[in-house]
Amino acid sequence: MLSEDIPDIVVGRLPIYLRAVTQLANAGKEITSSRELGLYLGISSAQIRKDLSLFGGFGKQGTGYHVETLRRKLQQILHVDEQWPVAIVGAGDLGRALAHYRGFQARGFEVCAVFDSASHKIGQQIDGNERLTIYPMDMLPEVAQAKNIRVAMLAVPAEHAQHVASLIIEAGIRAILNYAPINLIVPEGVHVQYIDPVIELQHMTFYLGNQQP
Amino acid sequence: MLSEDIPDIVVGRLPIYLRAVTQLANAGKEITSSRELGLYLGISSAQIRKDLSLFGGFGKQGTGYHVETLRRKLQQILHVDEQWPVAIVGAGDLGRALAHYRGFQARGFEVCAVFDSASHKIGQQIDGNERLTIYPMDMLPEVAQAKNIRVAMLAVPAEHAQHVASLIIEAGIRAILNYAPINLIVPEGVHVQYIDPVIELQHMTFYLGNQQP
DNA sequence: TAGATTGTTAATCGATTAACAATC
DNA sequence: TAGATTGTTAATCGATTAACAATC
Repeated sequence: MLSEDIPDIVVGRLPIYLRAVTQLANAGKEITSSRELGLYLGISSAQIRKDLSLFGGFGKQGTGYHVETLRRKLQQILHVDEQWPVAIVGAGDLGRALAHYRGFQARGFEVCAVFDSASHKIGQQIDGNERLTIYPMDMLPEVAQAKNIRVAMLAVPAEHAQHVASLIIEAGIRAILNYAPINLIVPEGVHVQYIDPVIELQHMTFYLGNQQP
Repeated sequence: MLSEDIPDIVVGRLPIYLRAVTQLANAGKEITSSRELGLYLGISSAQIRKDLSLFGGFGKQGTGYHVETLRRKLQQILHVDEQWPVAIVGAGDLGRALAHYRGFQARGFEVCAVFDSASHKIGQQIDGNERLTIYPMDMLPEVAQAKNIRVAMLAVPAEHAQHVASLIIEAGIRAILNYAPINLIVPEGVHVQYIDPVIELQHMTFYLGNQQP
C-alpha cells in the first residue's frame, strides 16, 4: 500500500507502536499480541491490528506478533532503519538541551549541525564535540547540502520563528520540528510538527478545571 | 455545556485557537472571523465556528469575533485566566531548559519548584532565583501541598519515569506533562500529555520516505 | 438596504469497533 | 485437536463539512 493512502491519523500512531515494541524488545519479550499492546497503550486491539494490516500481515494467527520482526517492519515503514542527519536551528537553552540529548541516536536521528545568528556563539563547540560546532545561519544551505540534512529542529524565539523557518525551507529542508509557540505558514510539501508544552498543559487544565486540589 | 460533553479532540484545538487569537491581539487586531482564523491555522471555518459554539455564541453575525473577548473566553474555558503553579521533576538539561523558559508566565503557568534525586543538585538555585531552589524528591508531597501545585512536568530519564510518575501521583498531582519517551501507566483520573520529539520526527520521515533530497 | 458572517442543522465523510472466518 | 489470535469485513460511531436561516 502506498504512503499516500495511509490516513495521517494512522501515521501518527506508528511511532508510538514502534516506541512500545522497542520497549518490549529491550525487556526481552519475543512475542506480543494486539491485545497486549492495546492494553499497554490504551488503544483497542482491533485498531492496532487494522493499522498494522495496512502494511501487510506481520502477525501469526493464534500466536501474535514476533517483537523483533514487528520492530524492524515499523522502522522500515517510518524510514528510521537508517540514520537521518538533523540540524538544530537556535542555540539557546532549548537548542543546547536538544543537542545534548542522547536519545536521538537509537531512534533514527543524529544531530549533526547547530546554527545560530548570534555572532558570539558562532564557532563554539557543544560538549567539546567538534561535530557540533555552532555555525552562522547563512551557512545553512551549504552545510545542509554537504551533510545531507533534510530535517530541522527549530528552536528560536517565537518572534523570529517564521523568518527562520523560511530560511530553513530555502535551504531545501522540507521537514521542520517547530518548538516555537506559533503557527508556521509554509509552502505545500513542507512538513511541520509542533511541540509547545503550553498547548499540552492547557489541554490538561481544561479538565482540571476549578475542582479543589 | 459541561466539560464532560466536549469531545477531547475539540479540547485539543482550543489551546491552538487561544495561541492564534493571542497573536492576533498582540498584532493589534480587534476583530477576526472564523474564515481568517481557519486560513491561518489550516482548519475549516465551519469547524472553528462549531467548536466555539459548544461554549456559547461569542461572535456577531456579519462581523465576526471580537479578538479580545474571544481570547478572554478561551482563557476562561481552559482555566488559564489565573496562574497555575507547576513543578518540574528532573533537573537535567531539559528540566533546566524548562525552568529557564520565559514563555510559561504569559500563558497561565508558573514554574515554582524543581525536584531532583541527585544529592549534589539539591539546594542549587536555578538562575540564582530563590524560588527555583532544587528540592529533593521526598519533599514533593510537602512542597506540592504548600504551593498548591497540581501540574507537573516530568523530565527524568526514561528508565526512571514510571517510578517518578508514581511519586508525583502519590503527592496528589493529577496532571503530568511527560517528556520521557515512554508510555506511562497511571490510575483513572490522572491526565497525561506526552512530548517526545522523536515521535514527531518519525511522523515526518514517514512522508519524506526515500525521495531524493 | 446590501453584504457579510455567525450559529446550527442535516448530510457526508472517515475512523473505530465488533465480529468472525481463517489458521497457526 | 483445542485454544488463541490474526486479518478483514460489515456495522457503528463520531467528526467534519456544506448549506442556510438568522441577523448584525
